Amino acid sequence: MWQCKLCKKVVSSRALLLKHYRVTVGDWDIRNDSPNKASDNPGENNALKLTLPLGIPKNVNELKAEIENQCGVSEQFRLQYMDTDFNQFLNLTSTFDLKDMDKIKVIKTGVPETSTGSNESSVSSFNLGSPCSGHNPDYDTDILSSPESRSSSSSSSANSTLRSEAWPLDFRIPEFSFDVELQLTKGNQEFQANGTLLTLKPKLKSDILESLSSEIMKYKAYPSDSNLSDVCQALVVKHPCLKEKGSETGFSAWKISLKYKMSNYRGKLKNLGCSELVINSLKRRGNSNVHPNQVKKPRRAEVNFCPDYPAGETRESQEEERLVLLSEFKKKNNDETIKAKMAQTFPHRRQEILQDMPFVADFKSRWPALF
DNA sequence: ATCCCGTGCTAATAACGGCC
DNA sequence: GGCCGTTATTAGCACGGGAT
Repeated sequence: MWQCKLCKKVVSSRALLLKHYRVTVGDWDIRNDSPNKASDNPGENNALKLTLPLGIPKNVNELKAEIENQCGVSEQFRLQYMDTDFNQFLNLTSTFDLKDMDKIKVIKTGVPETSTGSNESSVSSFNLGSPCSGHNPDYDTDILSSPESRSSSSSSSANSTLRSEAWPLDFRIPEFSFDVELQLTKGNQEFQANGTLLTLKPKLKSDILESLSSEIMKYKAYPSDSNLSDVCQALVVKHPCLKEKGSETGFSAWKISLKYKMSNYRGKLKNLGCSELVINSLKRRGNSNVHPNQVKKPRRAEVNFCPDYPAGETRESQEEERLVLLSEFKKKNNDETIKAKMAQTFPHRRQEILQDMPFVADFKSRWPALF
């Protein structure tokens, strides 16, 4: 028997010894702190060692929670990590970028927890993708903040297209409905007992595909081939009775079915008015020369590519907000209001960029606060 | 620079099963 | 039997990358 020196867990073999990760958390950035909070701030060059007994968290939120717990950070903050390619701190959008002994920079944003502001405005500058989209640090926070930390408006059902997570390292198979779980439990027991694979009834398969597609949609509308492999592999690992005979991977047919399902699911959501998908509709484009393969998809690591307008908001109402924002922008010492307005109009900006494809000069004149 | 092939997308539609 | 929803298939299109 072996005992872990850090967490004291006892495991049966040396190979099972838990791997612990240590990350240096330091270089507190006080840029966005108000002067009266400076005393709370450890200041620059203050570094702590962060031990992660369960390994690198799956997402940035879990990592932030660890930092809050272990380092006692009470305010909102975003994270940067030391990138070895560029040898400088870059914004941390996924814990996939982290490895053991890495160095993380905590940048306090000083934005209240209830504000939608920084989240969405930061995404807007991240998503613009034009050479003129200067990275404005004042609006920059973690784009992967948890849904719970969003305001009531952004967590409403109508705003459910706002994504909060990057594609996970280990895809979590969702809990299926009771009857599906019942059949799978029985199937798995049967498989454990005598290796019998489950005979899939169409309804069962349909239910499974429906749940999986819904879960995938939380991360991506257009999962890649490897994404689909991740999902199917996770499925047959969790429910071995669903493996396929004669398939090298054990999930080839699942992958094809899931691909069809995602295509049909996109069509379904498009009919329901999901902006991210409507934008790729041929019908929407009318007689334009744009073809279906020219699909607007999020680039790598982008989230909230094309959010719907929040409940109760329309293009017109957000356009009015933009005009208010323009006048607020002319006032001095008005950062907080501008931040809030920028956050509120984030869906409008994204829709404008994606649907209208404005010239950069026009866009800059319409949204000067972004630059 | 051009050609060819694989890939991935939408839209339309066939095939199938469940329900009334 | 007809309707409806879901899954699977096909057509058509252009892009990207490798070969020439």
